[in-house]
Amino acid sequence: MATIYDVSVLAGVSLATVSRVMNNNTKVSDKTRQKVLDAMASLDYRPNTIAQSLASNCSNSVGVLVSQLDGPFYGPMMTEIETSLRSANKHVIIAAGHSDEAQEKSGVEFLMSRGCDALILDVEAVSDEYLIKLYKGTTPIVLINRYIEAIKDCCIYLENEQGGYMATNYILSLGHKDVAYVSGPMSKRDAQDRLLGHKRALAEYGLAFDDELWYEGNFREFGGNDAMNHLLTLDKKITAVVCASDQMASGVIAVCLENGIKVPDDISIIGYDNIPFPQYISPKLTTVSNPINEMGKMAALWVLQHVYKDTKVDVDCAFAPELFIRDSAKPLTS
Amino acid sequence: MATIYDVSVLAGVSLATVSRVMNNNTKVSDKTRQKVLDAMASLDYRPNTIAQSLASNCSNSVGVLVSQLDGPFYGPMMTEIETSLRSANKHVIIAAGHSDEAQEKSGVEFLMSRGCDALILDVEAVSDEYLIKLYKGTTPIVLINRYIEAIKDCCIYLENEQGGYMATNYILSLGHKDVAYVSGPMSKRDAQDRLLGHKRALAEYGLAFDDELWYEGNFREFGGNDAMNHLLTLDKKITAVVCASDQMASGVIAVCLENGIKVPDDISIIGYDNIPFPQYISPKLTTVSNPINEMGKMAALWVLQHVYKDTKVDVDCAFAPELFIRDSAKPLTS
DNA sequence: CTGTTAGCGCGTTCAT
DNA sequence: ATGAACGCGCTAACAG
Repeated sequence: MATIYDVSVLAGVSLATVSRVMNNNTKVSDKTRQKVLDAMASLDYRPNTIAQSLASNCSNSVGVLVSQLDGPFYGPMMTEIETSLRSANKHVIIAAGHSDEAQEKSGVEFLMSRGCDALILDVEAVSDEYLIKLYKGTTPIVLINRYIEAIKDCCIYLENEQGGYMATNYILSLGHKDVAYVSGPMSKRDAQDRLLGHKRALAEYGLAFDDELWYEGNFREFGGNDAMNHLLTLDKKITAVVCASDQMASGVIAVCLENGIKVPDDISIIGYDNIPFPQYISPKLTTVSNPINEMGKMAALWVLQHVYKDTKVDVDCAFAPELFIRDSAKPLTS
Repeated sequence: MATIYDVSVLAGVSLATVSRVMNNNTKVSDKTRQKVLDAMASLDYRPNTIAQSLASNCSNSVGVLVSQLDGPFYGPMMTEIETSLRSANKHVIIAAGHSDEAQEKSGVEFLMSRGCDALILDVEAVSDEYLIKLYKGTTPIVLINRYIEAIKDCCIYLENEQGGYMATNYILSLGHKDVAYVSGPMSKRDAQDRLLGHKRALAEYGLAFDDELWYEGNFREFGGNDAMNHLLTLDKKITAVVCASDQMASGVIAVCLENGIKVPDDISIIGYDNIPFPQYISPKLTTVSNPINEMGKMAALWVLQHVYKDTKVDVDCAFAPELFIRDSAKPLTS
């Protein structure tokens, strides 16, 4: 592999000049620049990024830590991050935290040990204090899907309470009054906020929140299965169920269909997240969007702007959910 | 950040000795080793991986190029790769090729420019020749989901023909004789092979392959929608449809349900891939597995073994599909 | 505008 | 078993 030295010899210039044309910081005369470029071409020269990193103290890499690499969320997010960053010639190193505190911390340690210039974190098990401390360290961090007042300028998050409100508000506007709620695990902030929004909508319609009609799920499909099976054992009238995730909504629908309950004729269902899959099955799921891909892109822009001074784009931190009306919920007719 | 030099001073030894205890290649007396360890601890020393890379000419990073980071496949694969590699203290750099030749090549270039010690590639647009040439280069590569005779020792693939055979064979064993086939795009080898298997099963049962009952889809949900809508316009008897992907099968089922066709009572459906989602909706999808996660893990082991000499695990290259009988297909009753 | 000269932090001979 | 010295490929002052 040709080095910068080989190029300098062939071009008849110094190492520094070659370096200059690569980074075009300083002015170089067109003539010498061309000589260097020619030399590079004929040697098929590729800069050694590792040597560049060592010398410049900048690795051009950003670490991304997510709870899981699979599932319907992180894929779209990673796609946007990778695209945005690569077009700026930065590379992304990935790590998974598996929603476990120790693993999330070890993931952060790992990425920092790799000399990442910045970290994009989607973590849920570590404490606010831990993140605040991290924030004060030397490696810049961006938080996705998490809002911490003290360090809000590095937080990119969805207005979950508002989304929760929108979903339930829509259902209530359809005339439903007996609505069950399948939440995520209350240990997660997202789940708490969505539930808060649900309650707010209920209150606006003068409806009481019925504890019995609330099932704490796990955001996953089988959590939805369990939820609906449980709801069915109750001897209560239920005309709609609001779910805190599309995956759970799908699980709920599956149990309904298996029990001969038609969706949306007999019962209305609404989800949350707007993941791709439930848009293509029957009935098409009505839901509220979680623009995780856009948040990923924003995180990448944040890094480009704050760390690499590469762009002057405005970064927005708060994302608003949006209602997607499809076929799984309809007006109450009785 | 403390450097190896600081440690050597505090421990009262030379740089070389500190380096030795880090890499414990050569023998170091227990006494000095302990001094060094203590010094490291009290300085909270972390080796600079970039400097290590430059000096050792080994970046401890492996590049992974997939067609897309989202979708139901690559997540599980990435999870396994990341887990296996990180436990060996290697990091993974990701890139997406978007099933486009130019983008796949630029992805490979990008990863190589990052000094990756090896590349794990899941590419479909580049030619065999390109890959063979890459194989002969200095950076080791592993191919996932692709079989090229000339370089088969670095190929990790699924026996797609066999899977196609299994799916159709199962359907035929249920007594179906009028079966439609929704394939992937014929430009992809996977799609071709699965179709071949389908035809073999047909032949074994003495059934002719009917061109009219074959729809070339795109592996995606809406491809399944289109397929079933098309099949419905035909005035042909169809008691079962075999799909080359679970996503398409889901799209097919959706259209059936929307048209009042019951699955599996009126029509049997079988998918391919065994992705998570269709396992939780109604009816639960019968399918053939595509152990993409295991293939990812195997690719990681391959790299560990061939590139880092880290393990003595046997690496298997050919993966066999497996039939998962669930609820979307049942015996023909008429 | 261009060349010289130090490092960046660490691995690795080669002596001792 | 340990230390001195060089080099990995490149960037960044500092001169000129």
